[in-house]
Order: sequence, then structure tokens, then C-alpha cells
Amino acid sequence: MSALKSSIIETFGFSESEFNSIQDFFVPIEIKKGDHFLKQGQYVRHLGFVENGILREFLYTNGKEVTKWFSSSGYFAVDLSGFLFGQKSKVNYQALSDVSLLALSKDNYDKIADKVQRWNILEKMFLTKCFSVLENRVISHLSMNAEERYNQLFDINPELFNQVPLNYLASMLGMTPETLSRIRNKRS
Amino acid sequence: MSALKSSIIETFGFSESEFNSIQDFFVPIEIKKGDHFLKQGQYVRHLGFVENGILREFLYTNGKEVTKWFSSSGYFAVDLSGFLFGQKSKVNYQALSDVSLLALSKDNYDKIADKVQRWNILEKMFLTKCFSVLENRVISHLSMNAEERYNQLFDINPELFNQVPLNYLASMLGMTPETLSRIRNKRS
DNA sequence: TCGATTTTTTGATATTTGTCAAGCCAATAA
DNA sequence: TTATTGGCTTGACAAATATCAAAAAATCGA
Repeated sequence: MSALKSSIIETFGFSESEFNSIQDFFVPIEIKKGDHFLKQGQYVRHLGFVENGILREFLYTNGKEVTKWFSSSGYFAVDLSGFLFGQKSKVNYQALSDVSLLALSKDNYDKIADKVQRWNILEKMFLTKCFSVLENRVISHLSMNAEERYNQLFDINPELFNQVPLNYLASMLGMTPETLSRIRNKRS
Repeated sequence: MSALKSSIIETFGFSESEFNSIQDFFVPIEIKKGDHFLKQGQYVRHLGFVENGILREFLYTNGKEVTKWFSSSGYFAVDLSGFLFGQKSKVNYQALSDVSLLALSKDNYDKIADKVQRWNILEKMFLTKCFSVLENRVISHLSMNAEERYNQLFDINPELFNQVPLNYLASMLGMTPETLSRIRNKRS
């Protein structure tokens, strides 16, 4: 079983046979470095699963560019609420390297319920997990300083630090690139 | 129609008749000022809708007490992921004043699907909205300073500022009470 | 490979925010 | 009523973080 397939199974909680029944819903897409998978203001027509490479999720707000997340291998890439509500995206997804991903269209997403009996339960669990991740992120900002947030991310996901430009990482952590650089310096 | 009933209808997107069919699932509870509706570590057995008074959601983490949210009239009170997954609560809900609320037990929550045809859709929309609120909160911390976060909250929910102790509000905004006090001072 | 561009670091300095201590005010209980 | 408590503010100072400018390092394209 491919790593990507097992990460989709994991993300949604499918059994292998459940996944096999909707396998064809996932369409491979290649994105060149620098190109966008999704742009702020466009309708969110696909949910992507990254197989190789990294996408950066970012948006413009309050006159700033803010990096919100990185989708690397095994992660999904989508403006979730835009996708589910059929609305326009609030964010951009841009490829930081050549990226290959599997795309699930909104139309096919809505057909999963016909193929997978438990889909209502699985979808609910999926959404709840997404909610929980954000909850923890809010709590991090309420209870930790820049260095603690850096350490937390580094402990959980050290690979990220040699895969993406540090100025984007700084933005995602809510600090300037200079501050991140100094924290790194301190640790080494 | 009572304000509380219409806020439940609004929260979940029920029609009035859909709500009527599950009306009995909601059980009134009174909580005395200072008492807890939910404690960190307890199983989350109920989802509460506040009718009167205010509850404070808070938790202990990294050696600090962090206020995460206030549930005032019309809002719900629950550790959502704990409730949906049948897990223990990560947070406390304490009454800042005498509170009356309607409680929906997990058992009854799971029975809504039998009574309301569209429940799967409505529940999904409800979860997506919750997700979206947290998304915006994360973005606030990535793109705004203390004063901007204060102003944003004040513009959206000014009543909060004369209903809850400001030191708790400061914590929810991710700043110290002194900083909040000085920002307030500046504005007046 | 070289030059150009981007990313990262470093230093100096400014600003924001936190900490600590004290005082004030208002609500509340004895 | 007074005394007490909790909540809020204020001031002085310290620490964290941002800003700006420049240099160094890494990356990329021709």
C-alpha cells in the first residue's frame, strides 16, 4: 500500500476496503514549484492530499502576508470551510517545490456517503480532529512565548525546518524571521 | 419563541419543527455563581446552552491558568472534541454569575439523527462553523498585536467588557491584565 | 561556474509587552 | 457601618520582540 493511500486512510479513518471503493475519486495532479494549487478568492473545488513536495498555505490580512500552515507529504491541502460550504477560499496554497498530489473534487467528496456506509461518522471525526488541532494552536498562543512555540513545533516536526524557508516558518509561528533566527542560534 | 430556543435553532440550523421534535432532549440546569458546569478531567457528558449568566472556559497548561472563552446567553458550553469523542474534558467551565442553561446529554445528542433527517448535514455545518471561528482566532494571533486584538474583540462583542472580570478577558486575548488596562486607558 | 537573487544572520536600536509593587475603588460580608 | 476582598489601575523597570540596515550564506538560473 502506498504511503499516500495509507495517509488518506488514516486522515479519514477508512478501512482499506472502504478506501478501495472510492479510490477512483482521487485524481493525481502535478504542480510546478511556485505555482498555486488554490488562490484566495477562488471557489474551493478540490481537497488535495500531498504525495511529494510541500505547499505553503498563506493569506493577506491586515496588510500583511501571513503563513498559516505547511502541507507536506501525507497532509491535506484545502480551505476546509470554503470547501465544505462551497464558498470562496480565504487562503492561497503555493508550491514551495514541485508537488504531486491527489485531488478529491467537491462533487466526488459529496458522493463518498453513497459508497461508504460509515462516512457520516468518519467525516465528523475528521472535522473534530481538525477542530482540535486549531484549539491547541490557540492555546499555544495564549500560554507560550515565541521560544516555547518554536520548541514545540521543532519537537513535533523537526523535518519542517530544513524543508521550508525559515521566514515562512516564523510567520506561521507568529514571530519575525529575526526572532526565529536568534532562537535557533541560542539552541545550537 | 424563547431567545434560547431560537439560538439553539440558529446554532445548529434546525427548522422550528425539527427543533420541536427534539425539544425534550434539552434539560434545564441551574448553576450557582462559582460552581462548575464541567471540570478538566471529567468525562464530557453534556453540551450546554446558556440562557442567562456567563460561564468562563479555562484550563491549566504550562503552569498557567488560561481563559479560553466565555459562554454568555445564546452560546453553547462544552469541550467539543471531548464531547464528540467521548473523552475527558481538557477544560473547566465555571459560572461567573448564577447561570441557567439547557443541557443536551451525549446520549440524546446521538439520538438527534433518528429525529431530524438532515442532522448529518446540520451537524457538519455546525462543526465547520466552530472550526472557522478558531481559524480566525489563530490568524488574529499571527497578524495582530495586543491592541489590535483588543479592538477586534471590543468591536464585535463590547458587552463582554462589562460582564466579565478584565483579567480573564486579558488572558483570553493573550495579554496581561496590566496591558489590557493600558490599552483601555488609551482609548478613553 | 558565475553572477544575481533570495534567505538567513547579525548588530544596533526602538517598541511592545511583561513583571512587580503599590494604591485605589467598588462590591460585599460581618 | 467598617473591614475585607477582589478587581482595576498606575508607575518604574525589565524582558521580549520588532524594526531597520547591512553583511553573510545559500540557492538558482544563465
